[in-house]
Amino acid sequence: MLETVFKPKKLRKHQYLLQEGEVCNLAGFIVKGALKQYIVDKTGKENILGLYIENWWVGDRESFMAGTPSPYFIDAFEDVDILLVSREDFINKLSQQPFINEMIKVLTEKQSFNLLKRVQAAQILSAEERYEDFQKRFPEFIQRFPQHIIASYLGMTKETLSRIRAGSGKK
Amino acid sequence: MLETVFKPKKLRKHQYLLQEGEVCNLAGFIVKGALKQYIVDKTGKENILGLYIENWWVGDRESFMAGTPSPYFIDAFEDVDILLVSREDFINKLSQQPFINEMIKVLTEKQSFNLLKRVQAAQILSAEERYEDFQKRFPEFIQRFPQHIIASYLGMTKETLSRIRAGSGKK
DNA sequence: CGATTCTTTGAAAACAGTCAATCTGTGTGG
DNA sequence: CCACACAGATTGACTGTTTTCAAAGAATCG
Repeated sequence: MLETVFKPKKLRKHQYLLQEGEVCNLAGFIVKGALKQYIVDKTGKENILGLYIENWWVGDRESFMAGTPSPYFIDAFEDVDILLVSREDFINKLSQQPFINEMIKVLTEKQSFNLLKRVQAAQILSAEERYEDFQKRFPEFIQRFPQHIIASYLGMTKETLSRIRAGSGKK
Repeated sequence: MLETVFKPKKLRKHQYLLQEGEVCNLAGFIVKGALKQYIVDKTGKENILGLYIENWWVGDRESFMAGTPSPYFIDAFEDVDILLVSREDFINKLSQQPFINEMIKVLTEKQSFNLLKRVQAAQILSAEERYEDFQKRFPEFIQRFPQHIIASYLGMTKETLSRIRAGSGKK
């Protein structure tokens, strides 16, 4: 039954899973690879809101659930193997499976806790402290994503992050 | 059955629902009143992470679910009528009720969307824009909470918010 | 290679924070 | 009813972190 719900798909680097203005009709479980979620502001700058790797769900949950147009872009940052699920199958089939439902709940909560920690970090930590905290909590992301992407995710410019890294070596 | 699960309680202004270091063993549905959630940083300053009013759940969900000590304080900002649920009842009874479970899911998602919007706001909006956005999305909060609380929630100082309000009148 | 993409560095400017003083309103107790 | 305390809001001068703009230096990929 699960094999009829999950449609395997490959995305090549730079391919979009979702574009601004579209409704997110498909959500996915990442088997391999990495994606980034971002919003483009009036000046055309990408602002990274989410970074996703193996064993995470990806998609705009609000758009997926409500069927409303999404303000976000989501694209493959590396080649990606992903298992896609349609809204109908998600609601009618997956949510019915106790085991899967529980797993979704746990992952959703985890994501929610991370969001609260980001709000907190944005509020009480300096740029340098945010980077140190990120390093501790997500060391694998440091290897995997270039600095300017991480800088944007942390709410600072790439120049600031570069200077932080240059400084933290000395002293 | 629900009446055995929900324990009505009154909190007076300034009374704590949760203090830093405690495990959040009770979550609550707010019938009347308002609460604030905050973290105290090394300098002793309160940083507001959440504001809650009628028809919201309140509690540290991570601590409540995992049984780990919470870093947050939650206290009554006005006198509060609240329906409290223990972790055991929440898991064993409430989560079993399809209707309640669905409602919890919807509220949890709503909260999660709001968190993402806050991360986004912190990243791409100026202090002034954040306040304008907040005004639009939560007009009732403006009436209800004093400025310095809202300023902290928005990640700025009370002085900055005061100056924003002074400036937005002219022009 | 040649061309993106990513990172670093410098100097100037802007935004928001800090510190400190004053002003306002509200309620409480004498 | 007044006086006082207390919480909240405002204002000014100064400081500092972070951004912006610009240029140039690495690194990576086809």
